[in-house]
Amino acid sequence: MPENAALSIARLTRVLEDFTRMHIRLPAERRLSFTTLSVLHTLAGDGPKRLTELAGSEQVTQSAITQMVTKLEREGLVERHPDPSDGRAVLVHVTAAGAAIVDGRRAERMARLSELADLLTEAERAAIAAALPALARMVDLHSVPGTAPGTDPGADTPRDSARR
Amino acid sequence: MPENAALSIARLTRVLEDFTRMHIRLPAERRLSFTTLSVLHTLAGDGPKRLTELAGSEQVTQSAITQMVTKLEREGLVERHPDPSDGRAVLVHVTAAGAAIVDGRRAERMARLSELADLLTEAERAAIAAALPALARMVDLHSVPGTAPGTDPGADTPRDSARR
DNA sequence: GAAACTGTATCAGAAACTTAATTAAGTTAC
DNA sequence: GTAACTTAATTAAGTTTCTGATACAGTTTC
Repeated sequence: MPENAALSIARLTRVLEDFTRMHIRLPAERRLSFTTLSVLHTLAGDGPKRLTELAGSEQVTQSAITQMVTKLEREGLVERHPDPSDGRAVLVHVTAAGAAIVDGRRAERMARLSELADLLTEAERAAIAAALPALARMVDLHSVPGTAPGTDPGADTPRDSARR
Repeated sequence: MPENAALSIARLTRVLEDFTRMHIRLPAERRLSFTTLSVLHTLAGDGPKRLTELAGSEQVTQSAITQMVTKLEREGLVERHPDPSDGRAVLVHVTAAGAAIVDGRRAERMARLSELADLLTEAERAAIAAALPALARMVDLHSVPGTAPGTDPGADTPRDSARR
């Protein structure tokens, strides 16, 4: 294969659309809504966050996060702690039980993806392995636009109250 | 890089988790729910489908699909046509307006992914390009498990009434 | 052609979200 | 230092989208 093969954005977009829709349905356990699981994932991965931060990254209203965190707290999956640096704010921490849910779903995905990877050829597995660092970097560039030079600073604004 | 590098499933899973959560929030237009958009995407990509087929692939109840299709029909995004081969069934077709929504969101994703891809090195873009066929094949293997030999036949059952 | 099965629709209620209004803590201006 | 403003979180009320149960028409089986 040519080393500087042009990357077709159209093809990338299509493949990722399909892959995303498959990936998101992989775990069987679905007692929690998509947004709720995403919050747990964020907290487990990035550590404690304020409600406003969560509202921004999940693209729902602050009110929705408050209600969700209240529910998660009742279920013992997160805890509210005061923010020592700001008396108005609250820091949401994931509990061990909450982290266990994230890990459990990850294990399910790993099991299914492992089955699928077994069906690929060795060359295909190698190609995916070689692409992972670049895919991870795209995620980084998206979430921290200031890191890279020449990035559009306005593209990431947590947008105004999406109604659905 | 070694041509037969082992593919780390753990790393693949992590990268895809992060990528999925980024990708799903890319388009700005969010007048429609996630499930609704997924249905439009399926219809635009695979052609007309029965309500039960949609319920299976989207992992919501048939009741939810009926209500969603009724709403989409009122908005002119899909149409119901009788299934000539079965008097009980209904075939849901996407309209031009519905397809335009799918295309519009795809265009948004392409624009943003294109920006991100521009920030990568040529080698990174080449690595992603080289992995796309393999990623697409994983999606195929997932949705049509009978195609490949040795696949667990029970793994894909549209599961029992996911409650959230 | 009666019984069992399948595909869709309808209805009540639950869950998850929105907007708007409220409380409380921090910041700025004078 | 107090008044006016901003920011963080909550609460209340209403909307949308889902589940679960049921009904009913069309199909298959015998």
